[in-house]
Amino acid sequence: MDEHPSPEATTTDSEPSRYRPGNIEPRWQQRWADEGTYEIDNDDPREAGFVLSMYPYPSGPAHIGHVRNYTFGDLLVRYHTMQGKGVLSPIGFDSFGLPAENAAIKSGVHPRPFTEERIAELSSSLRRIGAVYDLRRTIKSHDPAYIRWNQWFFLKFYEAGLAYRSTAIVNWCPGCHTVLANEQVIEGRCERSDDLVERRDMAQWFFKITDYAQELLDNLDDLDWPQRVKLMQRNWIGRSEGAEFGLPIADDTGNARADVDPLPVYTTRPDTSFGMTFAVMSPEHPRVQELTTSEQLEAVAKFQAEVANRSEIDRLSTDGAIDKRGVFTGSSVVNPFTGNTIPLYLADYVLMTYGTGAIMAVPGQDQRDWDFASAYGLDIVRTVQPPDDFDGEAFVGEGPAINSQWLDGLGIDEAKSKAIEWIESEGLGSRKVNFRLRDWLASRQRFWGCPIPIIYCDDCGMRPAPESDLPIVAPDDVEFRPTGESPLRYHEGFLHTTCPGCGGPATRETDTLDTFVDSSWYFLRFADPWNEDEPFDQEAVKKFLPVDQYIGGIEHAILHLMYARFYTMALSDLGYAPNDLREPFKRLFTQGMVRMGGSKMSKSKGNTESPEAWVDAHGADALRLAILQAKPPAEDVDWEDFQLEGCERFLNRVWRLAAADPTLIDGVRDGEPTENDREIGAATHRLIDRIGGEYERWAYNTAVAGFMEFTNTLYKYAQSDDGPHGPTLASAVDTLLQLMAPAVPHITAELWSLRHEGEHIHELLWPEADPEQLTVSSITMVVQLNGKVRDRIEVSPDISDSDAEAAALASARIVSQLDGAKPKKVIVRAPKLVNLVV
RNA sequence: GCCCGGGUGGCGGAAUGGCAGACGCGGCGGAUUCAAAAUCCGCUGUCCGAAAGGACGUGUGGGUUCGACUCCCACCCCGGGCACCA
Repeated sequence: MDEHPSPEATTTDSEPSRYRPGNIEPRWQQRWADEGTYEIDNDDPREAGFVLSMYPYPSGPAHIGHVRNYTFGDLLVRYHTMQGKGVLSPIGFDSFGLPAENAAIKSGVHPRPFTEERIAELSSSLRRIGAVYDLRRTIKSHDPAYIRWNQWFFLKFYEAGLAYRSTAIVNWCPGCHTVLANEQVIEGRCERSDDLVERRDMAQWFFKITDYAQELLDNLDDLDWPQRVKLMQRNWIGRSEGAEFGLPIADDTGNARADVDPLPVYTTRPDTSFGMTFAVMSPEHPRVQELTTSEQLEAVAKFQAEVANRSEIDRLSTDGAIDKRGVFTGSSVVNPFTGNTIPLYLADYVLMTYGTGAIMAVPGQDQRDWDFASAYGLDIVRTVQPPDDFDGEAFVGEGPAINSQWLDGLGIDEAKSKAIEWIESEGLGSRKVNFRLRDWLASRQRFWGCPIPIIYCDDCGMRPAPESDLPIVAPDDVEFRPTGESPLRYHEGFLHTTCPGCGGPATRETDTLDTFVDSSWYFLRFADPWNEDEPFDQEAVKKFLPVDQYIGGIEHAILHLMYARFYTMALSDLGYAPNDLREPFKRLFTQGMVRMGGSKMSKSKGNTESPEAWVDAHGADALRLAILQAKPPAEDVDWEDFQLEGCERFLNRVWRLAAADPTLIDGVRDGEPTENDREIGAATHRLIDRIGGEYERWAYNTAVAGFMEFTNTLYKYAQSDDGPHGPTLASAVDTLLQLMAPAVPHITAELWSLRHEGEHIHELLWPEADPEQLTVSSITMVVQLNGKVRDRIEVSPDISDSDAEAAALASARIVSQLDGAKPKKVIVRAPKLVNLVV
């Protein structure tokens, strides 16, 4: 089963001074597994840590993107372990999902064995790159033990009103009779059948993430996350403050009708209400029929049908002609501020999912409204005075209110408050906070997912499945239709059940949960994956959570990370997670993607690169090092840019140095260290100081440069005329190996065991830099003339400003360039720089 | 389109308002070798110059500053996300 050579076969190497990763790596991987080096028990006495890389979708052998992700994670696990912590390092598999289902439809093979095979392949890849996990804790989201608690949480959310059923627009393929993922819609057509995709309203399950909008927003401030991710989440939540108020419907004479409810609109700019010259409803608005006049019925129906087939991205785009993107309803409403009658339109860019689904349009202060007004010949009234030099159209900047009666002259903020006070005092509406965030549509019309534990009874209606039924697992004896329809809908054994209320015949929900549900709490289960009585024990969660370092791709910046945060808050409120655990991930690192030829790698593009061939031929350590060296981890990288050969060459250099290759090190010196030896010693301590800092701030590429520079220094030292000082060289090399151990674990473990028999480098503590050794006696001070470097002077690090200035003015090169002139100004930044301005 | 990033030698990158190009790749030269590979040593932004040295140079155009790859404004190009890929 295991193709790796046995340890006995490789320990006796006739040429111990050759670096042979093919022998070394499997042996150490076996040892870490056998000894459980990175297995952490819940009663581990060390300070607990939790380093987690986002669990992968198992797509087969690791691709280079996986390898990059898990290399970063592994480095941190090993680094923090060397700092004396008991670091929880689990792995799992996000094993439900569309690709396995698509493969099943194509091949007829059930997704379960297909997925299990992919998991085995990926697991093997991860082991072979030297990534270490506590494999006893492995979680697979399609595992019935996980499904059970996933469904149990769904029921708890349902009981608490956090899960509910409503309708939503989905992509419907009329040919396949199935719902399509956005990804399956190619230019408006089904990728399977090429039918024109319809957008259809269907019953769906939702999670009430909007209940947590404010906390999701507020907590961001205190998270140690990349600023850009926090910014994207803030914008996604999209909190806005404004007012919601009703526009009375006008009768034929232009007066407000008392017998019909006003049309509520939401605005963030109530201060501009005097400039409202028309109003717009979303084409899906429930009152469209009611508010369309008979003459306009046909045009409105036509428009609604057109919009129904447009994606939201299209609808929100400000590209293209606007004159075809709206239609007049024939009705009018009253602007309550001016008393004027204004026309009521429909427009595609107004969405039913935001605000009230209807807006007041103020072309003077909103460019899209301006464009619309221009296209349809509607009035434009400015209500904010633009500056004199303003030559644009709609003005969104700051300025005094104009054309606004009792608001005239006020600034935006003041005018807003006063307008809202008036709206409230007139009983038209009130101040309102709105969020762009929508509830989470969590049901999928698919087979390969976690079934939603709900039962429908003709008599009792919708009923939660009894807890004793859990887990409800998708059946194995199913037939996949080429159309992509979920087989659950036709599987009699799955579909038919008895009603938990009346005991009569009933049917099961055939929708499954979004795979983001699976990934919204797996990190909690890692703390206590063996628990059969509850999803996890609170004490176990308290020991390890929140995750100290979460690592994953930037593509998850919004959805997964938002859903996982919501789940943690909800579970905390429901009492299943500790009540003070509000945020799951204390620190987040989002790595860039690995691209091939400049574009995102994906199976559909066929441009994935398998790193296995490289590992086979040259070893995992060189690959890991190349990944670390290539780029800052946060940035995207092209596979073509990895410098695998250079890294392999470097590891060979380290090997020759540490294995004391006699062609490199021709004997060492004993006795007292010389000045030069002491400088090597100091450089060693500077390296400790440097690498620790670089690991902490994810500067792995410069850490690798540090290893290389230091190795170059030691090569010169080893080949110097008077030869290296034995103890100094030994200490320098040992330190280098320790610092490199988290990055390239196999070669460093092997070399360390060669140099220190019986010792395991990964069980050593991280070296500490001696502060005394970090002080320097002189530093290079730059002397500039008008900001251009003209000289460099060696000075004491604690030189005073005046001495620095004097030294600069005394420089021969400065004296000749100044040619007797006096500097007008002298900028001194002792001891680094003096700038003379003439 | 909207939200978020990024643009530095032949290439990947370094430099968190203070020496632009660390380190690596590639290239060139030397040592070693019968020869080659491997290895070791050195040089390598562009232009002018024999050299010393000088000028130019971080996507484009402006600005702030004694000083800008770094901060601000506008634009161009590339990448991620946009709620059913994960």
